[in-house]
Amino acid sequence: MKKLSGGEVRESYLSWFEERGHTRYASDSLVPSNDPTLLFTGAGMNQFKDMFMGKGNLPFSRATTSQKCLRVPDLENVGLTAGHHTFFEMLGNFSFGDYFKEDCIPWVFFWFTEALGIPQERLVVTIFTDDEEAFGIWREKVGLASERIFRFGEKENYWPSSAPSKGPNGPCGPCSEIYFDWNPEEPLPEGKGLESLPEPRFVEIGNCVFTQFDRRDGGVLEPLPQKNIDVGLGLERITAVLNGKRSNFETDLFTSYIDFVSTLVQEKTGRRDFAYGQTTRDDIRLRRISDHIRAASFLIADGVLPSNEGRGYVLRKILRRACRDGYELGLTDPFLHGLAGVVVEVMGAAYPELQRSITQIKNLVHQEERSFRGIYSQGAEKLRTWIQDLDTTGRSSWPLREVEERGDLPVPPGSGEIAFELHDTFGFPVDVSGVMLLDEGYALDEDTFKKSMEAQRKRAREGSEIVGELFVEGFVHKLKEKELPATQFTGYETCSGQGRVLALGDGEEEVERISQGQDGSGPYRLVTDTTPFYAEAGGQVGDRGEVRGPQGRARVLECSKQDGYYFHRIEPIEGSIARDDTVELEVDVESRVATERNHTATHLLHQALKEVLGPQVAQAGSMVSPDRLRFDYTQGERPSAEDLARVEDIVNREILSSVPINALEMPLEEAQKAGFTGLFGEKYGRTVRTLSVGQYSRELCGGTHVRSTGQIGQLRILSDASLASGIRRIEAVTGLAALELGRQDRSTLDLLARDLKAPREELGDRLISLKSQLKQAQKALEQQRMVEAGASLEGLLESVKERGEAKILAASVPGAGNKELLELSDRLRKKHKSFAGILLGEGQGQVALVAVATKDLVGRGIRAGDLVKACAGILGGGGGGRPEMAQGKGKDPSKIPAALSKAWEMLESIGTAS
RNA sequence: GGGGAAUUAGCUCAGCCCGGGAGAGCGCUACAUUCGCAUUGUAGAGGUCAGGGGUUCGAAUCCCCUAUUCUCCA
Repeated sequence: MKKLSGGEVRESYLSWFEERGHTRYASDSLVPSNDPTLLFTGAGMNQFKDMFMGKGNLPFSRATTSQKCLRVPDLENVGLTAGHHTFFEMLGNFSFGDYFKEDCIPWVFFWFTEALGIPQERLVVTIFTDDEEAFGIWREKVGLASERIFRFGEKENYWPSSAPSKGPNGPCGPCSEIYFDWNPEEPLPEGKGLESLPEPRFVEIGNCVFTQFDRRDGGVLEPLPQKNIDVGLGLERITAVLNGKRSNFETDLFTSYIDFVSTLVQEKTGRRDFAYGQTTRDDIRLRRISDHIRAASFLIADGVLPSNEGRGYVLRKILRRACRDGYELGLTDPFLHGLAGVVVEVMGAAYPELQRSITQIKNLVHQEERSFRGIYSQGAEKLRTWIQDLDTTGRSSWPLREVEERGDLPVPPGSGEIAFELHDTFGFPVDVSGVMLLDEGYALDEDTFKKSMEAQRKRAREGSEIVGELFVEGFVHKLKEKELPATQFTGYETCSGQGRVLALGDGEEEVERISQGQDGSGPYRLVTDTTPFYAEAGGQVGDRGEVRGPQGRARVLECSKQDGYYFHRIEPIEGSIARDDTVELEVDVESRVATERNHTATHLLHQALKEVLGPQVAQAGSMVSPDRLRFDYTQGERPSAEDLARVEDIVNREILSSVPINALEMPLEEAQKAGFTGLFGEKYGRTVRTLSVGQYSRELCGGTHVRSTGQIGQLRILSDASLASGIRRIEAVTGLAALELGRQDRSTLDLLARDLKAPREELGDRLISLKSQLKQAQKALEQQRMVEAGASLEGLLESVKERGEAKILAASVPGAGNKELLELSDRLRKKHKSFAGILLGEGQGQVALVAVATKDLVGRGIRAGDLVKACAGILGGGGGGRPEMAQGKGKDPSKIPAALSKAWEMLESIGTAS
């Protein structure tokens, strides 16, 4: 057996099949380019789907690839086993109606034995039960002993698994797998009664799929006219075999990452002897980090950005798990971006896209890691105190168990709720909560957690339901039943025109006529055969305007479309409009043009943002109305004020150079080739509408636009805000709205300048100096009050009466407010060991009350709160507080003498009480 | 689109449940210790408790609105 590195195995394979007439083809992106049904590319054959179906147009019938693959369902197992990965490489050779089993089997097998030098005695193969053809080839052409050929059922040896009995319909076929035997000295197992080969002795290193049938209903297998070969081999496993390692993670494909992290742990934690292979727990972490950093780097290289949904969410989750593992190893500073550099070193030669986006990878990883560390330590702290409280309250206390015994760990009440709260509020991953609980010997209440999640989903669903839309659905259905033609849109060329009324709606019902002043549940809707009204789409709001018929007219408030029908929401203003009327439709030109300004400006803004912030900026949504435009884009960090100013400048420069705008319809493929950007493949049909602003911006767009950028006038950015992590929103205005904004700013400034009596340029300085003057004045006032309070203190001391040890006082302090009284009471209390008293401060038609009592006197029945309540009652107010200290307020200063005598009465009761 | 959370000194945060004199640590300034520095000690400066409204005699604290930031669900 040769000793080969992972890279050498990959190269050996690809050139082996190149020599056998295969075209070496680049790996497909991890993000399937033409298949929106898939989250990620998970197998080598995905990019050749069309070829297998006979619909492809690649100029070859044999291909070999090393395909990047990502499998999310395996995420939980990564690190716990020798062979689970999220990201892995799949070597593959494919035949599209070219060669079949008789060539495929020996080529693959002899690659193992000849190119890699794996002895035949270390290999066994499996075939589908009755695939005698395959058996014959293994026996005769390869010369494998029949006890090395195992026959398994459709679950193990059919693709898709169990296809004949369970489906799905479509191309399928038997497969034949090749296994490596780690214990060749032991006797081979008996084939009879065996359902699969025992692990871990046997490891699957190759799977040849023979796509030869088309499954029909009822499990009927029709032979395909074109038979295909789809072979997949896991590079990591084969490398493990050649490296002589039982775990994929111990091969040269992974050691660089493990070494990098181990060294870092040694440096950062001072654990000089730290290394892989010491403790299971740390090994799992090292393996997980190694796997995840590969997945994350490749995902970013393929254009995935961390976000809160879909692919971006998977990326985020993977990065966060890796980050946490590092944290637990003692790496408290971000380190993953450094590790991402290692990925590029190790894999960059085979996958040049890594080298191209190395900066982007490092930046995003770094950013994501930093933001997560903040969240993580916060969440961990919260959970930690929660767990500690569990034990100390004594209400629930469980014995600590070993992590290995997952069996029946105690489930603390409320663990599901706290995990959900942490997850929902701080984005603290629930699996991390689970692991932290596990570390302390508890289990997470997963049912409650899931219930909380479900409740959250329900809330979101209910909240997002739009009220009026149900009607349109039913209405559309009726129009379709009548087979009415779809509305023809003329609004690209014109803003007015004639149309025939096809249908009218009044709330729930379809009606013959809509009249001014009629009672109806509304909203009224009108559908015509032709219309210049733009219907809301692509973020651009629908047009407003007017519709005039022979018997009346109506205002058009908004226009939307569904299944090709344009629905004008109308409000009759005169007479009535009936079905089959021929009507004049007139769009409100002013608001249409204002909208167009904003729409074209949005395209400019998009491009300018890319220019200033980087190519990673992608549109995440937009809203274009006559008043303003909103543009959501992907970007992690807040753009600086300078960046935004530059964006504004760039857009305005394009506006000033008055570039013409061209809208063209062309086939989708042509648009792609010409470099137009947009959401290909989803909403768009075969022909697409392209929009180019000079040479500057090229996008797919169905909206309406000005004819030249000069018509926009100017663009002013109003705000830039964060919508969600990784997504920001810019709001801006153009044209007359921008002018109006400038005017408002000016009038505000004028007002300030007039009022502060300072020229505009000095307003800032003026404000600062005024603020500091104000502060000084306030401080002086306070000091003055304290001085006055000090002066009155002496007078107060003279009024203090004695009742044994206790000193008591009830007095009024003219002009004193709450604060001064507090200060005075405090001093009085400090001066006398045992003191109770109340002070009334008169000022501004109000009376402030503060009472204090030292602890010993509280014990003797004097409560500050009672004093205040009694006096404030007399004074027409209220108050309260603690026994030692209380305050309140009264409204009638003339009652002060009465309040004081009541207070004395209460205070003097001390003497009688003792 | 629908929820949740956070916003308190230059920084990191406590205080909020249960309303009653705005706190801690770090940093800053001064002084002392020292030949000097590190250090240590002492003292001090620094806050419209995000903003607005409400409840209350009294709000950082309870309620409502707004803004900003984070986060989950769709």
